Amino acid sequence: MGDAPKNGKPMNASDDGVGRSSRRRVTSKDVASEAGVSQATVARVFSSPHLAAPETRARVEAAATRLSYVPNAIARSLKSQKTDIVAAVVPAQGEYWQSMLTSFSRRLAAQGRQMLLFSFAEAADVDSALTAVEQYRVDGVVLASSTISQQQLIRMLRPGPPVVAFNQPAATGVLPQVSVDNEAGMSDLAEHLAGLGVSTVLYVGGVASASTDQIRYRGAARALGGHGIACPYLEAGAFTYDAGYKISAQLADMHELPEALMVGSDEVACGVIDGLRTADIDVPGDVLLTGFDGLPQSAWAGYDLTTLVQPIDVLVDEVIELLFRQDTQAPATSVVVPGSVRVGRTTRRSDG
Amino acid sequence: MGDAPKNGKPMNASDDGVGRSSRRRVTSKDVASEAGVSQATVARVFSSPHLAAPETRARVEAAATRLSYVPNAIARSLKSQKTDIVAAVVPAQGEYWQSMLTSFSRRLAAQGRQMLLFSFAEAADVDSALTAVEQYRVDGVVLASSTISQQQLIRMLRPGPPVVAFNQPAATGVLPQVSVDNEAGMSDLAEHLAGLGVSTVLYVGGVASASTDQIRYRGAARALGGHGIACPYLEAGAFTYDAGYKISAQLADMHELPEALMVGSDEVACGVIDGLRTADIDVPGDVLLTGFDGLPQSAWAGYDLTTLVQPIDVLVDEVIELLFRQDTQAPATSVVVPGSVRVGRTTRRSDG
DNA sequence: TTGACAAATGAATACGTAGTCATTACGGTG
DNA sequence: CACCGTAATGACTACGTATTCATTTGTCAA
Repeated sequence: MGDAPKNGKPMNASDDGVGRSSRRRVTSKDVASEAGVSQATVARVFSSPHLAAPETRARVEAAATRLSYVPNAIARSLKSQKTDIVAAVVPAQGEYWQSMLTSFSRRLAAQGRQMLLFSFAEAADVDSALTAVEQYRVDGVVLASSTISQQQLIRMLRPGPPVVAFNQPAATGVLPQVSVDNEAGMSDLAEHLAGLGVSTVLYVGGVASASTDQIRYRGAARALGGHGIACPYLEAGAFTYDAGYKISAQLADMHELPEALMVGSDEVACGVIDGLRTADIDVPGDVLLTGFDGLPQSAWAGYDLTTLVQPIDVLVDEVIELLFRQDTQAPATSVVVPGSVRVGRTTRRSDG
Repeated sequence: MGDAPKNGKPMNASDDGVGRSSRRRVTSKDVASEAGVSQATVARVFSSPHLAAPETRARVEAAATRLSYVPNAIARSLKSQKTDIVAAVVPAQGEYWQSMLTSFSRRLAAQGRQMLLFSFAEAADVDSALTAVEQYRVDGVVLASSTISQQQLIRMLRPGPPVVAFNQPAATGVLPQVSVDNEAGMSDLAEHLAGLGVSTVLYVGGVASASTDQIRYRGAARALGGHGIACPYLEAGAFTYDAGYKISAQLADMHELPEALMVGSDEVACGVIDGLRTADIDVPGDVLLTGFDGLPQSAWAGYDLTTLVQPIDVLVDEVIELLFRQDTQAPATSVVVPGSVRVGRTTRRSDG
């Protein structure tokens, strides 16, 4: 696509104008009369150029450029019953969702699709978001959150655009769903700890009712159990830095600290580390620690977590694949993608 | 797009009305015949209920519920020439933009508007985003980035939806623009340092060509100059943690460290702190430090920056106000909102 | 020369809604 | 009773595009 010519004709009042002053948007009909063809031909040039004669196409394109014609995607959507828009319903807070959002948005743009964003802070917002989603006749919907209710999931089953849940194992069997292998990931981290000779571990979860939290804990408990290591569960109350920071007070008050902490998410883990350090407990000096997610911050030198890195781009690709695959056969496929352990400073015995 | 979907399915008259298994979406016409009124009346019930008789309204609403009718926003947009959609063009990376995005999305949702998201990593992506923006006939556009070129700004001046630039002082005079008071903010931080008796300062900028960077530096230089303090400039190269981390090596190599560092953004500041600490230089023990933006991470206990907190919600409100104000008089208004200094540990003389 | 056939194009229509206009019914006023 | 204003509603059309269908033109084989 070439650049527009430098404002060749300022169409001012003396324009042959069909009456009204200039404000009206240029339509394909305008281009048609400018090029001396019919509206249908203009539409063809823009939607299926191979059906137009090369010479005609050139004339139409020239006329379009001259008038600064921009096709109206709304009208096209109405006619073609496709909007090329995908809706994303995403929690307002949380580093993890942000990076997922960015990746998703870029991938869609590469396909010529747009992304309608709905971020919500409370469950009530989800309902209003879903209402809007239905109205806009989007081509697909991505539901990302660990706290969307089963009822809200079911609502999406009504005839409408394809829906895929993101990292929401609770949706398995109800909606198509894509997530990292939470259980295996946490299990891998546990094996890593066991390999270091750790014999006492405490698991710090985010929200006990969240399905991801439950599955991750299960992964830790099973793997550690295989080594004869117990793994009590402690709930921070939220998947946030502050929750981790606060819960660390309870850890600092324990008569005996475990050798290692397995934390359910990187953001919580950062809070735990800072909280412990405030209480003069060093990580990894006094206690080892693992996270989960692979956030950018987890790699910051101040933390340098041992964590499970989620391959966000891969997850996003799977979501898109699921949304737009032709075969609509299996209605509730579940795709699980493996993550990878990144070993950081928080599980290296202090070397000083 | 050469596929030929099996169209022309003769709609059998026997399936009219309550035919449940039909895949076709329910339209206002369907509701009309179900309720025994005209399509116009159905439209009225949904768009201006006060024009319908209460009894009629009830009957229509009942019919709509029975058929699971959902108004088609695409068709409405085509007719009413309003989409209730606002486009946001935002950099893919950077904590700051993410929080702005979240705030913006929620505020729009509260107004019954939706948000079309375009995140970009490179300038080329901006162009394609703007192309899509034009096609979708959105009601407004927000341009957020410190690195959008002047040419791209000018492109938005063509007749179309209102456009507002976010935190992009370079756009002043070209586009309506909203930003925090960068100069006064950095000046306030400088005064804070001067009040602590600091006499040598180094400014660490992100990208020297970014207008925000230039203005912030000017604020620091002027305020410090008023106290007879020089303020050399050092460029990190990007507004990222990594850039800050890397540039800190140069700082560590200086024969004589300044008493204080003024860093152009919180994210860079976190990198600088971690880098210095790696080199065994303590903040604030060996050098004081200030940031800018007020990111969540800047308040984390591991950093606890003295920084300028941007009132994001206020900025977002101003943007929306500017987008949808009736009076289209002043075409290139510039709104500047003051920030507030938050004093953290990084400018407290070590007390231990 | 003629028929067959493909390529190129225009006229007409449908997508689903909101608004304009005309029509009806009704209650109050002279 | 005649008159008028208001409320409520239906018929109709426009929004801008993509697509079907019919028509025209040009090409090639018989």
